[in-house]
Amino acid sequence: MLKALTEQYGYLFEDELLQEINKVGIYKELSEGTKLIEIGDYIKSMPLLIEGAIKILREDDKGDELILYFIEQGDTCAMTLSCCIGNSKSEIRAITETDTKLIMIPVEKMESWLGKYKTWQQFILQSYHDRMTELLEAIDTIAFLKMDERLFKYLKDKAMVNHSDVIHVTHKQIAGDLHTSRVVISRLLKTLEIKGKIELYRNNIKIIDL
DNA sequence: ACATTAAGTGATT
DNA sequence: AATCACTTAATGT
Repeated sequence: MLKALTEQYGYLFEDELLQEINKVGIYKELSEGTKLIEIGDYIKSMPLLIEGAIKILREDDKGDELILYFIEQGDTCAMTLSCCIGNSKSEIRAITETDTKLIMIPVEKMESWLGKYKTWQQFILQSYHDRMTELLEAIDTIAFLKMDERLFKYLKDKAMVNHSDVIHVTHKQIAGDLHTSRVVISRLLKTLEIKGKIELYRNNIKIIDL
């Protein structure tokens, strides 16, 4: 674990901090589709991503989901931070998008490190900032972009976090993530295909033009 | 061969 | 952009 840790965070944190993380952190490997955080959960540890990606979802009162953003390697979950500090329930759901390797840090530690390590503090503030920016982007996307643009952005994001041009999802799943109906997705995908931006297969979509 | 699930399409609101 | 109704195609048993 120390090796993976150094590779991913070595340039950010001093050795002493890396040692501490190595000592108290719990290394985990999660397979795709694992629920990390559920809405209403109290969070007692925060994840440091080593490899893979996590998608962050919001849910409405009817149980319909909506994607907020993805978290990739080198990131942490800002929502976790605000939950920990306020000792409140999670407002979001986190599900692994791909097979993921991460380290869980107990909340107490992460709080005490804030004062102890400058680099840690910077890291936390930076990821808070990054997440805030992404949230604003997400809001723009939902509020101002049309469905076809949202879909295209979704495909790009998805391709990015998977490091692959081929995404395997059904139209139905996309519809769920984007909070629309399957028929709409099918139609929009069709037009994207005609424009030569993607290729459609069953359970697979290939991105041609990013 | 049959049932199930994914995807495509026209029409309507 | 959403919903309905229906068709077609791919996959599993």
